[in-house]
Amino acid sequence: MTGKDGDSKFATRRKTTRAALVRLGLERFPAKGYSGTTIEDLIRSSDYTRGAFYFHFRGKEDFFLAVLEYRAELRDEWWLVASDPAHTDTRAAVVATLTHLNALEDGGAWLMLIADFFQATGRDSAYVPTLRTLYGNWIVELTRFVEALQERGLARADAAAGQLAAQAFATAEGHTIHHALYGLDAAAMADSLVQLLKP
Amino acid sequence: MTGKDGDSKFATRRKTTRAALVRLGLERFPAKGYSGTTIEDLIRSSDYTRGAFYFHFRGKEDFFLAVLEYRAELRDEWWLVASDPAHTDTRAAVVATLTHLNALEDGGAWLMLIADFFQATGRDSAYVPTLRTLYGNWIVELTRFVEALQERGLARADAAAGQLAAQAFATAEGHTIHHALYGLDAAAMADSLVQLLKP
Amino acid sequence: MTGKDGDSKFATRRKTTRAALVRLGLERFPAKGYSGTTIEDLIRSSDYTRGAFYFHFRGKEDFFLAVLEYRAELRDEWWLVASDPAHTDTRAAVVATLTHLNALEDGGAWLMLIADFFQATGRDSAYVPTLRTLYGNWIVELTRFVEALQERGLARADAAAGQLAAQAFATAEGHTIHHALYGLDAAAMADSLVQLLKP
Amino acid sequence: MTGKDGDSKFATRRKTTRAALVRLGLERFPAKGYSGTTIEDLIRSSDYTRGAFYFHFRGKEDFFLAVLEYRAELRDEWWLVASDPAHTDTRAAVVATLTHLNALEDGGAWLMLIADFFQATGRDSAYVPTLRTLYGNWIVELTRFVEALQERGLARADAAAGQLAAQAFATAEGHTIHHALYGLDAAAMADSLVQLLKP
DNA sequence: AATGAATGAGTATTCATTCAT
DNA sequence: CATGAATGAATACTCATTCAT
Repeated sequence: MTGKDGDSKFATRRKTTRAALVRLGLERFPAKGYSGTTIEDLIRSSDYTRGAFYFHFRGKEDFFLAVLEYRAELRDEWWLVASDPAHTDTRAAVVATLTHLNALEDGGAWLMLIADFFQATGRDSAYVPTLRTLYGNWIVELTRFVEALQERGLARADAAAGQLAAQAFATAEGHTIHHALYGLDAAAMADSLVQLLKP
Repeated sequence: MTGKDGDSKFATRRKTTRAALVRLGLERFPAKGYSGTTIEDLIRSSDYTRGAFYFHFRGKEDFFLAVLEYRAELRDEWWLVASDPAHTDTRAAVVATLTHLNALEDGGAWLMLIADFFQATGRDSAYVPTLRTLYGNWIVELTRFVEALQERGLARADAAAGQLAAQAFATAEGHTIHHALYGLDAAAMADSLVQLLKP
Repeated sequence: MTGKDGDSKFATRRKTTRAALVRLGLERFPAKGYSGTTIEDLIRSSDYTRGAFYFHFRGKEDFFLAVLEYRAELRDEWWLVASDPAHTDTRAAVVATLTHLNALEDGGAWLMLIADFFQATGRDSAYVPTLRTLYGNWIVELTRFVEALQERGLARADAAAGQLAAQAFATAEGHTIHHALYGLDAAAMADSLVQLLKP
Repeated sequence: MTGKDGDSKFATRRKTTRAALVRLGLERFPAKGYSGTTIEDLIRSSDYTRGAFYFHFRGKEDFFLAVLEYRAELRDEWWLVASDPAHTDTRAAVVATLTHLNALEDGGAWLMLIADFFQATGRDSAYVPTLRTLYGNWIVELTRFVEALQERGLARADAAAGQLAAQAFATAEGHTIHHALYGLDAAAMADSLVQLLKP
């Protein structure tokens, strides 16, 4: 009656468990870093077992990427904030956007997490392409944001939106990581982004 | 004959060994990251032994910080580039400075290294203050750089030099790490810095 | 309508599945050894699942013995070769027989497989009697072979056929395993058997 | 004062520990087979720790080969038995030799052990050459034995001593393994060897 | 008669650190 | 000052087997 997959009882159970583990990862990784988070830790704080984990993921690396992908899916259409006429200058739009996005960031340690993963996994790992795809998706969204600003005259027009997007991303993450490591003041990020983007 | 320390032969030998190990660390850490680099790795590529290592350093963490400190000492008075009249605009001064500094960077992986250390060591570790001191030294130097630019009208004057310095540092390292992780174009960093600093 | 077993559709299906799994085992075990072959390996290369496997067999050990039994059933009346008047000396009969039997051997790894099973299962396992029964069947057939040779004056008559059969079996398998492990020349086996058997 | 190695205290300690572990392996492996013997088992029945084990051996495979090599070193000049004028026929010489050698065999399970290792390690493993070297040493010694018999007219002269040696080895091990697996009578081995070797 | 998600004890191996000499 | 053998807790991963459906 039920096909090989579809929405059979099995498929439902599978999805539920997998999702629960991934959500758990999203919560646990930022706490101790990639290498610092052990599979043991993870499963102990879940209702599942080691076997369930390895049924759903090939290993720790695979799991981390699944978490990264889930995190990406969680993002809504945040770039629409740039089109909100309520924001009449670059700073207002940037600040509103950062406020909106910060909701997602548990302490802003994800770049450190990815760096940790990158080191642990070997720079040449088979996972690098996936990492770059995820990056590409961020850039696509950031590009929409920049374009929306440009259309309203709130962003430089002398540079391609995609290029500005990449620079804005690097700038933002640099500030995030300096915030985590050295306690850099949160307002600094907004200011740097405004300088970068404003016409 | 010899005091407890002084300039006896022992003291000389001691310093030599310590310096050799630190230099080795400067070379080995970027290759495999903080957690990825083992003490075994280190001593195997030296003429010393585990015993020598633990005589000079309390452990891996202590050693890493010694390497970081040594790396800081290596920097010359790079900020003087900002005063060079040959550079008549912000971009020229920034590009010249980056060129000058890049000589020190083995692949620009040091922020990732520090992030790795930070994760491995626990965010609350006793080493955080040392990390912040080293950061402070960088900021002092960067502030001199920004001040030199401001004096010549090549940098914004509507922000404190120290604040701009912190933002420039975060911006630069963000671009470095995105370069390492995602292959971000090297020219992007100069552009972002110019936008940030220019009057 | 249908009894508990009988020749209902169910019974047919049951036999089919079981036979398919056993045939698969015959093919997969020699590839990776007893411990090296996982149930996962097995079912992945079939159209069945774990559940089907455990419905038909109590476990891996039980399954292995089923495969061994199936393998024994596959043997035809090979010992008749000894009576073929075309072979006029011991060597001719032995070589013809080996040629005939080799068709069954996938690389001659079965003794290693059994040894592997024996080690994994514990020398005292409940499966040892079954192993000995299978051995006994081989000996019965080999005894017929030796008797046929004796009747034609092509084998020693100063020893019981059963005893010679056991020695021949051990000799042959010793050569097989040395062939697999150390690359022992295939012709050696025939020579050793001829020496053992000839009058 | 002490060179890098030589007979310093360190070298002595190292050799002692290594030898103790290898001796232990010689004792433990036959009990549970190669895969069945765990490193944990091993060290628990020693006075050393996991770390000591891995200081001396690269891993389980490396250790097993070290045990095999040690076992080979233990053999004395057993082939001299063949020259003893007290043995006036082939059977007497063979029986005396088997008696002499049996002292070394703890249950005669070493071929099974090697087969187990071979399966576990992958037929293509980097360790196969070492296995073959060990085999080669056995053959050298067996060849001396056969030559001694040939000189005294107690062995076939129509076959090369080296070839006979290889056949005798395979024959003997075949009987050993059938003894272990199926309870084959111990006298059978002597008889088969006599048939193979006698002129 | 079969499905496949989940279990959990078991295993080899790594590595920062210690310590007798 | 330095040696290097030894420690042992920690860790990712495997796999035969179970069981609700």
